[in-house]
Amino acid sequence: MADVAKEAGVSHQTVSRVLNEHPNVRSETRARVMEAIDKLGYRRNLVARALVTKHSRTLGVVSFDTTLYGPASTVYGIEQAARAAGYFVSIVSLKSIDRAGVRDALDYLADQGVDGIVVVAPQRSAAQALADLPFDKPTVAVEGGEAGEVSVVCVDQYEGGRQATGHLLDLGHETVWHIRGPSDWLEAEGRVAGWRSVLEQAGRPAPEPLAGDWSPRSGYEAGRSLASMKDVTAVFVANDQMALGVLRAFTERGVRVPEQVSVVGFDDIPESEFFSPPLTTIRQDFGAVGRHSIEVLLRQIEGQGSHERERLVVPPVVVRRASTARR
Amino acid sequence: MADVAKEAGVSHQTVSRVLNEHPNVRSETRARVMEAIDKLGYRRNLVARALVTKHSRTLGVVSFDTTLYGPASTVYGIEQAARAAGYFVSIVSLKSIDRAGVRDALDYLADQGVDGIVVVAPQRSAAQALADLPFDKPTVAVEGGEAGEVSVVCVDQYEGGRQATGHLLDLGHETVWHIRGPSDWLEAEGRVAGWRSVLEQAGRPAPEPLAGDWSPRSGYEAGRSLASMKDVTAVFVANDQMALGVLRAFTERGVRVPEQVSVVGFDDIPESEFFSPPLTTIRQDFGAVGRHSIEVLLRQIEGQGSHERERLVVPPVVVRRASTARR
DNA sequence: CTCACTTCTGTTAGCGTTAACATTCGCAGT
DNA sequence: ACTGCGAATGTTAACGCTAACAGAAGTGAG
Repeated sequence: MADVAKEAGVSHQTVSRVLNEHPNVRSETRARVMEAIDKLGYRRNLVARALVTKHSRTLGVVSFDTTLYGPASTVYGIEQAARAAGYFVSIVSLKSIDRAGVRDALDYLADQGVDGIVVVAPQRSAAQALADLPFDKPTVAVEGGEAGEVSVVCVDQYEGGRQATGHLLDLGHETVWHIRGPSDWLEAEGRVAGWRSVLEQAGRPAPEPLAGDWSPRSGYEAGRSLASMKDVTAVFVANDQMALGVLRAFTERGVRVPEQVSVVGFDDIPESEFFSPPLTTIRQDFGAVGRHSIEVLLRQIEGQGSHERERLVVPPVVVRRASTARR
Repeated sequence: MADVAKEAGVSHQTVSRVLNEHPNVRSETRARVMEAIDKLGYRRNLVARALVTKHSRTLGVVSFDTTLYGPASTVYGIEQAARAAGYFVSIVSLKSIDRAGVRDALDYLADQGVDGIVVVAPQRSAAQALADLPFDKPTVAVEGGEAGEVSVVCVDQYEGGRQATGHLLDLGHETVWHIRGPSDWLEAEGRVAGWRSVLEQAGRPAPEPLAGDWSPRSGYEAGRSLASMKDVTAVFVANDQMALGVLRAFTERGVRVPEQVSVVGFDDIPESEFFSPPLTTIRQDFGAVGRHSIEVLLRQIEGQGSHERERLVVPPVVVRRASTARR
């Protein structure tokens, strides 16, 4: 910076002013400085800048298993939105979901001097940890449930569960079976609740949900159980990967979809359209969730004073394909 | 830090020494300092530290579409390995793959003061851009082809193509059709080359490869073409997603897999095992690729002097399932 | 008891930037 | 020409840390 100042024949502070688009710089001076910057190939040191301004223009993201389509898409949306707003994104992917893990991740990011944090916290324990932790940095939880003081952006899982179940009842099915996600996951809970509420509202019996862990294998195993029962005509599976396992199990047992049993998934992963048969599912707009979470976070960072907690809900939509049919 | 020093009755420099595990500190003094740190809840400011040491302990990652399973898994492996080594990870996901995009991403990360960069550069254009760019920071390319001066970590795509094709010939197929990935992708090229070499070596005719873009839809369309041809008995599809589309197309046309046609995919995504039929495929260990790329990068960062360019190749393995059968 | 030498601790300076205040410049109004 | 005032620029002092050197305390030998 000193070199640039010398080259342009001004003080280093004037260079700083040009860089920060301060209004009180004569345009001729500005031009001379810009020229010197170009000539010397100068780039300002953001670390020094962060030291004095207390703002790093970096956001932290805490996530769990970014290998899955949902989290990966959400994180992608977050990164794109953050960069568009001129922020860097620092990521921490956790393996375990305990309180200590979340605490460590937050501390780690706080140490690095991030300006705010997005926690993709789909498990109850993560949301809980987040709610308990006294944390002074702006924070947004994605799928964070009733996360205490922090703002939340999420997809309306309950509504998704209702749509899936409602779609199947509309097709004339007497009742709908459910293969649920792990009980620690808020998303799994929301879908179960939506499913149950529609059945109750329609006065239909609600069979005991089968347990899954989101993996195709767990869907496969649940599917085998269902295949050996006779009065099953409709199944709402809590995600598309498990639905794939279910389809596989049904195929093996000679159960025809959708002729004998209708199946609805959740997520609308890119593969779903090409399952056999193409899967009717509930689409979640992960990209929108990511973008919204950054919007909420930046609002919190930039409008310092107002700490009002926001809650933004993204609606899911039914995507009708060939795995569901009229009874 | 000054507060801690006062609390412990020492100078700030002694506190710094304790924090940096300098050997020449009396253990009694060290204990007193640690106690003061605990009591005051002091955490050192990494930004100030980075300013003076010139090391941010942050690594940059440039990637393309982290929504896909491969890149997502690789980035996950990178993040885990980096954090285990005490480094932060800053991510930039590019949409476009042109030279300017890569240049911007590298500049962006360089500005932020990262100590090194991993570029997940599966496209020829990205690898090219990387090779051309004069860049002084330690850099590693993942799947970067013959990327000029930079070190490369990759899966042996050529060998994978050979294994897939060899497996099908071993089963007695006269020849093997191929649905390839986009021509800009190095991985696609490697697989094509491996496939072709085995056919040539065996003196078999090599049919013109069908073009795909990695998406299930493109696989579906190529599959429809193949279904209408009569002498197709074996297909090597360049990734599992396209293979899913192929299976779908075959199912629709009444072509039975593996009875009439054998299909081999590539990647071994978690879903493959539950396709109908379960897919024989070539497994890539993305996690290992991520880990290795960090190892290579850290070696370059820490052993400053030696700029020897490394090239680390991870072997793929065949995973036999039900989509291939003896002819 | 002093000297040389090691081990530990303190003092000073500086990393590259921005904030705050000080100064200079130019121009309008009297 | 002189005052006053805002716009443009310069000067100085941080930000929180580590490096380099300086000084104090302890240790063993002559």
